[in-house]
Amino acid sequence: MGRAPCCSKVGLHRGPWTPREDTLLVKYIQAHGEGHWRSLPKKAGLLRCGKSCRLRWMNYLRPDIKRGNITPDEEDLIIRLHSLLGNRWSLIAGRLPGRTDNEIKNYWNTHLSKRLLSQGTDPNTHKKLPPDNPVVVLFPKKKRKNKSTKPTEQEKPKIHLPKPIRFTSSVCTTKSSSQGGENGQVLVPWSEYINDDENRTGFLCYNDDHDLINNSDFECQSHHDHDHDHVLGAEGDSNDSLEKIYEEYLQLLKTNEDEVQLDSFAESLLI
DNA sequence: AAAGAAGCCAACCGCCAAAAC
DNA sequence: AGTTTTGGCGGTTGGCTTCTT
Repeated sequence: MGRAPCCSKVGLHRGPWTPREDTLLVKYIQAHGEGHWRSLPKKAGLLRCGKSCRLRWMNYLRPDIKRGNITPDEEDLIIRLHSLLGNRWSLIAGRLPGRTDNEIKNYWNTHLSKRLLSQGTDPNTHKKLPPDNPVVVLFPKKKRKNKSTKPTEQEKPKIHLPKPIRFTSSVCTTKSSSQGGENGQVLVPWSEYINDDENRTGFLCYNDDHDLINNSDFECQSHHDHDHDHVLGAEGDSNDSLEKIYEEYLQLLKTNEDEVQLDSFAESLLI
């Protein structure tokens, strides 16, 4: 007997999340906290699988998520951590405050692995590829959608996509404007999603198509979460944390050729 | 300007380990 | 102690966007 599905898939909404669904999920989690994902959708009034709710929250709606381009420092750290940890994205993400495992995995697959290859480094082993016998990694041609199997508009109605966009420093840099950001962005105070007694500040930033742009300005100041300030804090903390790990690693590289030390460093990251 | 290819990334899937019963 | 449930993870898919021809 196989394992029962996490939820009945019948009649459940799939695909991109709508702003309304986001709001329902955020409000529910604010009121009741994370967890109990199986029962959450029903209680929150969502026609979604619990897993889907968890994923949406973890990868997108959590107030501590940092949106924006991966910095060169972060790139470097990802590469170094990957050489130590392999494809353990959640562990790597745990060392990059505000970044999600999904984001790092995507970034690795779309940017970093290809860059390493172009530099003559095997992205799996992080060893130099022999110049006379390079490993030819063929990125399989992406399967294009078979247009004949594409669902019709009737089968799959177009859903508004609350897709975040990468932003530059010129975009949405302020949280002092409660009326709106530049270029028609709308900043929705976090307090509209949650109760005031949560003591959080910041905004969900939607553009004029209601696309969520950035929620990195949230400052989670919930009194329950002081222990997690290093994770939930402002960007300065993130950079400190990044530098700390990076310096620690560099120290080991400089002062110790002994691989055991490096191994134990890697193991310390697993804790 | 249009069509096709390639890139990007949110969301889904299936598996596994730990927790709960 | 064995079974079921749940949460979490990594791999993969596929829809949308951007680039190239």
